[in-house]
Amino acid sequence: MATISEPLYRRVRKDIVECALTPGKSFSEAELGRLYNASRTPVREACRRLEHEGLVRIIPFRGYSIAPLSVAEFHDLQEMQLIFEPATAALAAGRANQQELDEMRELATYEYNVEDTNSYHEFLQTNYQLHTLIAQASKNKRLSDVVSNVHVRLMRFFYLGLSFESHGPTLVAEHISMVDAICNRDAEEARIRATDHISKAIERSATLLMGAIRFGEAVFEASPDLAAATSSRRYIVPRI
Amino acid sequence: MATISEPLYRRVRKDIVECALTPGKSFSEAELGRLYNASRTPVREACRRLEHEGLVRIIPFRGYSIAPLSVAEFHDLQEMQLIFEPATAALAAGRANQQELDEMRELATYEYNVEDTNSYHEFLQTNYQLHTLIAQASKNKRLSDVVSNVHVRLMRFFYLGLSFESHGPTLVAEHISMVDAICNRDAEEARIRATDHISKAIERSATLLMGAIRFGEAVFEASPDLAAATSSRRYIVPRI
DNA sequence: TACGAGAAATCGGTATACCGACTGTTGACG
DNA sequence: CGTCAACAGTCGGTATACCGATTTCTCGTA
Repeated sequence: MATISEPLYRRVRKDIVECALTPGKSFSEAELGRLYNASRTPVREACRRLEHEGLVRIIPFRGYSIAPLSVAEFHDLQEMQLIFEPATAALAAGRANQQELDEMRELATYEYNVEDTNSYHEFLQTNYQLHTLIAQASKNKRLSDVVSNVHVRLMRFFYLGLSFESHGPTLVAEHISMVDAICNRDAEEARIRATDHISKAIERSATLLMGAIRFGEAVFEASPDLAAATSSRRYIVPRI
Repeated sequence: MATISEPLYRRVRKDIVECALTPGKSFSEAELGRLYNASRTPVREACRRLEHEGLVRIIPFRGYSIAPLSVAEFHDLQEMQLIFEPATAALAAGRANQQELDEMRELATYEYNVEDTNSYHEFLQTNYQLHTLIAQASKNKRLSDVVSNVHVRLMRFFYLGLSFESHGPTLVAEHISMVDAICNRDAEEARIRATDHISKAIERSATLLMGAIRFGEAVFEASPDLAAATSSRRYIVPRI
C-alpha cells in the first residue's frame, strides 16, 4: 500500500473515536493537512469517508467539524444496537465456525481494571472486537459493516467515560453468557441474551447520561436532531 | 446549490439503480467524466460516495466497476430487511405523526399494471418511498439512513425484473395491512405484519431467483463473497 | 515456439493553482 | 447612531498537471 489517503483516514478516525479530536470542533482542510502532514486531496477524501460514517460533519462551501456528540445520536445508536445485536447473535449461533467461536470466548473473558484508564480503553477495544466478530460470524457482510459502524460511533461516547464505568465483572458475565449460547448453537437463547445484554447496557448508561449532559455542555450539542425530527414539514420522500 | 459533484452523484446513482449502467461493467474516471460532462475531481467524489453505498466497486490503482449483482448480496440485503423492517414498523407505530400516516396510506394504495414497464418502475419508486417513509417515521435518523440504503441496493435487482412480477394486488394488500397497524398505533401488530410482508417477499423472489441466475450469467457474479466468507483464516478483528 | 525482461501505455493518487461561495468588516449615507 | 452595501478575506469546489503503480505489449533469447 502506498496511498496517503488510507492511513490518514485510519489515523483521523482513531483520533476522533478516542476523542483526541474534540467533538464539535470545526476545522479546515488545510488545518487538518498541517496536523497530519498531508495535502488537501487525501484530506478531503478522508473527510468525505468519515462524513459518511457519521464522524465528521461537512457544511458545503463552509468547512468541516468533528461530528458533535448528542443525546439524540446516543439514543439512536443504542436503539439500533437493540435491533441489530440480537439478530446478529442469533445468526452467528447458526453460522459461526470453530475459529470464530474460539476467538469469541477469548474476547469475552477480557476483564478490565476500573481504576486504570489504559485498561478501560483496552477493554473498549476488546468489546468492539467481540461485537464485531459476532456480527462477522453472521456471514452477512453488509449487516456486519453496519453493526461495526454503529459500534465505532458509540465508542466515542465510551471514550468520554460515558458508560461502562465500574461495571467490569457484570459486563464480562453478560458477554460470556451470550457467547455460551452462540457456542451451543442456540439461536433463540443467543437472541434473548443479546437483548438482555444491550438492554442492561442502555439502562446503565441512562443514569450516567444525566451527569454527563451537564459536564458535557461543551461537548454535547443542543440536540438539533430533535428539532429537525419534530418540525412539521410535509413528508415527501424523494425518489431515486 | 452550485456544485457539480452532488447532481452528478444523483444522476449516476439513479442510472446504477435503474441498471442503465450495467452491473459489473468496469470503467475509468475519465470515461465516466465524458459520459456525464464532468472533470475527474467531482467524478472521483461521486464514485467514492457510491462505493460506500455499495453501488460502485473500487480496485485501488486499477479502476472502477459498477457493483456486480450477486445472489449473496441479494440474500444479505433481504436478511437485513427481515431484521430492520419489523423494527422500524414497530417504532413508526409509536412515533409517526399525522402527516406521515396520511402519506403512508397514500403510498400504500398505489397499484401497478403488470404489463406496463413504466407502471412497474413507478411502483418500484412508490414502494421505495413507502418503506423509507416508515423508516423515517421511526424518528431514528441513523436507522432510517441504513434502511434507505438497503432499499436502494435492492432496487437494482427489482429493476432487472427479479421480483414483484405479477404480484401487484398481493403486495398492495400487504402494504395496506402493515400501514393499518401503524395507523392504529399497534406496534406489535405492525411488527408482525412487516415480518409477514418481508417473509413473503423473500419467498416470492426465491422462485424467481432460479430463473434469473441462468439468464443473468452476464450480470450476476460467481459469488466471491461466499469464497471469502468460508476461507479458513484466523478471525482477528482489527481495532480502531 | 515459449518465456521472460523491459519498455510503453493506462489510469488512479496526489499536489496545486484557480475560481467562486460565504462571512465578516468597514465605511458611507440616511 | 443605525443600516446597508461594497469589499476583502477565508475556505471549499473544481480543473489539471504530474507522479507512480500496475498491466500489457513487444522483442530478444533459449
